[in-house]
Amino acid sequence: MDFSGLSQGKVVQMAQQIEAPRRVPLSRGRVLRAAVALADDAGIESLSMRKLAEELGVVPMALYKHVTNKEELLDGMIDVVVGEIDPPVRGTDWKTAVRQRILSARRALLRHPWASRVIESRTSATPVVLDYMESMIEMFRAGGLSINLTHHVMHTIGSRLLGFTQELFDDSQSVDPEMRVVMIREMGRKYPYIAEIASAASHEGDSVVGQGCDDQFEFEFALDLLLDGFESLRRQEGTSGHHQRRQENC
Amino acid sequence: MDFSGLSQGKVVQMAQQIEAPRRVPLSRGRVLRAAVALADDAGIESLSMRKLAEELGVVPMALYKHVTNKEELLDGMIDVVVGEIDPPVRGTDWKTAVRQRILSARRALLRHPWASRVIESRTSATPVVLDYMESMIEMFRAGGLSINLTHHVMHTIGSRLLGFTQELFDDSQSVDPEMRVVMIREMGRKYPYIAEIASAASHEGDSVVGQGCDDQFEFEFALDLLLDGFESLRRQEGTSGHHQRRQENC
DNA sequence: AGTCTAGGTGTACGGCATACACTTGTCAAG
DNA sequence: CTTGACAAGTGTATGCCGTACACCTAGACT
Repeated sequence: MDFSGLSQGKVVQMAQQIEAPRRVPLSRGRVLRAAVALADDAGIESLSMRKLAEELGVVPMALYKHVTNKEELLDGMIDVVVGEIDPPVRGTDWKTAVRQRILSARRALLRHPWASRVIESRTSATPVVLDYMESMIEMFRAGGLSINLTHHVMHTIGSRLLGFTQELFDDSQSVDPEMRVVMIREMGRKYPYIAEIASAASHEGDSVVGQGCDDQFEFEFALDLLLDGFESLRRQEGTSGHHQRRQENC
Repeated sequence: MDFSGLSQGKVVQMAQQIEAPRRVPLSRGRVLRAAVALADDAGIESLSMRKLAEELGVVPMALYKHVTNKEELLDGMIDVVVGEIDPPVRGTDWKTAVRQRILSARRALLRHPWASRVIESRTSATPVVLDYMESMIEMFRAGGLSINLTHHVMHTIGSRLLGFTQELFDDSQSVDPEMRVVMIREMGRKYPYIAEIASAASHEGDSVVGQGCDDQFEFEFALDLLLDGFESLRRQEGTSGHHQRRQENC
């Protein structure tokens, strides 16, 4: 063979690629996927930058060229998990579509048992999470639910079935209303449905002070929905046979 | 004054009590209360054994004479929070009683925002938490709900409204059924209602392998309850005025 | 050929939980 | 009054952790 046209460096690189291709370069994606795998295997509490680096055959500080710190690593890991949730199915009624999507989300969270806890510990949502919420809202709106009802519904399923933060708009805690309107309009470009709800919530705020929405009301909304459901099941229990598998769509 | 009857040590001690009474002895309760206060003020992520010790004017290792490790400290902190939940109100229908109790629990969790996350990270329940669940189950049973329905209901409110672990009986994961029955009977002495549900769940397990209960079923139970509720609210929306404050008991 | 830059390295620091060996304060029994 | 045992608090040390900072190195572009 004739290597005369290649620099010394190129030769070394080719040899490495053939006999020891271990210098696959790191990338944010590779780091995140490795982190998810490590958390799946060893548990989230034993995921450390050091262990992760070792897993990747690299020195700990190398990771910081791809994620700014561990918090951001966790955010990215959530994005990976949320990315595994199937897109909405088309061509059915909203209820079936929502049901299937939430079951898909559940499957993703079951595959990564650490995920729900990590999601809850995050303080602000990433674009990936916002995309997911946006498309979820879209399903309800397309199903004919009003803005207000959709808002309550998102709180109900959000904090209960997925653990998604209800504090979405609370970062505007000490921001004056004008600033708030601007932020919402800005957001509306990428997330029109979210913005729609946010802006509806910031009007109508008569009793509420400066807050985006009334958490207490949202909580009681979900609570009463459940209690009413329990009550009607209790009434059914007396009449039908007591093996009350539900008669649902599936 | 005549100190002749007192030893030198006693005199010193009295002087300390008068002019510098800072040697109030530690106790498990004092440690736990200080930990709760510190977590409330500084956030759970900045609660460390070192900071806690400093807060109490003591060296870190002193804490280990009162809690065996940090995990147990967190368990104890949960107990403090759960201990703040009001006992059930008597003399109303079950729905009102449950509603008030859950709202009381919510108030406790709002006072200690770190608590829900910590509760979810616990793997097994303390006696205090079991007591709380026991009394909760009692309310439903007294209200006329069947064992099965109560079971589903506890899962629904447990994992959604309080974050209480649904894995209660999963520590019996790799335990043979006989052992399981013994454990349940043992438990039944202190927690008859919990045991009742646990034993009902471990019979009827035809499709389920060795598991105490079918998590997937519990999840879908809650999901469908909510979706049905959403659907009926959507239908109402068309008819009544769109400011749908609910007509609830309160 | 020279410079720029992205990616990887090495060292170091302060904070963490906690093991282990120790002192000290308290009190009951001899 | 002494003793000695036991509970409570101390001091020191180990091995983890996240990450700041200075450095190197190889390829890309001028």
